Amino acid sequence: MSTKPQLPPVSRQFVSHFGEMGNRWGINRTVGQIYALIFISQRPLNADEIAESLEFSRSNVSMGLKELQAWRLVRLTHRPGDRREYFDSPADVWEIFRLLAEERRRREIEPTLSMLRMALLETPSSDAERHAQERMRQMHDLIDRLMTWFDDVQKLAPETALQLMGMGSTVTRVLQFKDRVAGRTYAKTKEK
Amino acid sequence: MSTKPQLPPVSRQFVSHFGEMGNRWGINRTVGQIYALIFISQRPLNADEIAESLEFSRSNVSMGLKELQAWRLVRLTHRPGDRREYFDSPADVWEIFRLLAEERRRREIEPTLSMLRMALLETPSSDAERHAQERMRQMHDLIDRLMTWFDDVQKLAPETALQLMGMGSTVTRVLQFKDRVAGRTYAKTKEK
DNA sequence: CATTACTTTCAGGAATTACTGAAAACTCCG
DNA sequence: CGGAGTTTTCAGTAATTCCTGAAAGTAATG
Repeated sequence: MSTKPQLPPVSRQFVSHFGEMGNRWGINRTVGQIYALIFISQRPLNADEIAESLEFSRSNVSMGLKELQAWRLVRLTHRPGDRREYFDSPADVWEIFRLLAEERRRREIEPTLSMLRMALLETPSSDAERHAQERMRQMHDLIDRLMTWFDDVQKLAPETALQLMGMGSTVTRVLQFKDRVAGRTYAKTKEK
Repeated sequence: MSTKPQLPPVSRQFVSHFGEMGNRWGINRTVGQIYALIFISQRPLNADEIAESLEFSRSNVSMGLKELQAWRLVRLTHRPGDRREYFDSPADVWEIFRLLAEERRRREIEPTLSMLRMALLETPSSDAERHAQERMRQMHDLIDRLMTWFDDVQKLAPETALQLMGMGSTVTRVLQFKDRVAGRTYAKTKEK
């Protein structure tokens, strides 16, 4: 039956792992697999190639690609003299991470923040409500801060950002020192 | 029929928003709502109170709480002279964020990293496979870096961490300057 | 403008996941 | 031990999501 030149086992495993992961991230399994396949491919792939490799129906692949395009994780290209659409993934992994974060932010974080802001405008009519609002405010502020910070990092050149990450431990040490002299210790940070 | 002192509208909206979000994050809708309810509550709640507020079956609440405990997002407490179990959420939002990140890491990131490490040990038997491995290596390295960095930040006292976030823009500016003198510009970072 | 080569849409069946009520399992007391 | 008060389990059903094949859509080509 199947004398096709199927994926090598290592790639196969990678692809199916991402299927699983997609599942846990609210992205569906087949979309995850399609992306993984495109990600590791040396050259752009067309829908038929994907359908054949993964043994999905052609229409399923079409829907998956549509979704990946909506996430901007996949780019559409053409080859001269070929009518079919080919898809590939940005080459730079940091860029991919950035795209993913940005999209998630747009779809999930922003709506959450604006819901929280709305809620904070209401006048509380009981003690319980007042407390609920205070909790929402705390959550709002944390998310807002994380986002502002992430915005800043996002604007950096990829290698600069990674460098900032690399500084993590250095900056951390400086701030820990400040904590220490301020007499404000926390957790076991200093001990081990 | 329902003359219950239901949730105030603001809380109701918060809860149902988190139901939606839970959905997109692979956590199920009811679990999200249960957590949201506990999060904004002034005092620990027991399972019956939750079931009544959200109009879920008692057993559904029980399963939801079990899951939240597995995520360590919810703590079990008791009140003197009351056999029932009460649940509440850590008060510090940064701590909650940390817990969430840690758990997600344990469940998703670590397995992914070890899958990638396995894959990288295989000897490639074709050019395509060699390329696939190279991509996996890039992904592995990015994730690994992000995690090392996050480890560092995680060890900080909450307010120190937030301070580090606050520094974002400062550190960023320094590094941008370095980029600039190195003649290595990127995106529109400097212009606007 | 008909044909060919492709892509997308969509109704409905298949698979999966969520939820419930009933029953079992604890656990604390007397 | 017996039973009241509570939580958990689980088999079955309800709801949702996924996937497919068939049909319709689109666009380049002769």
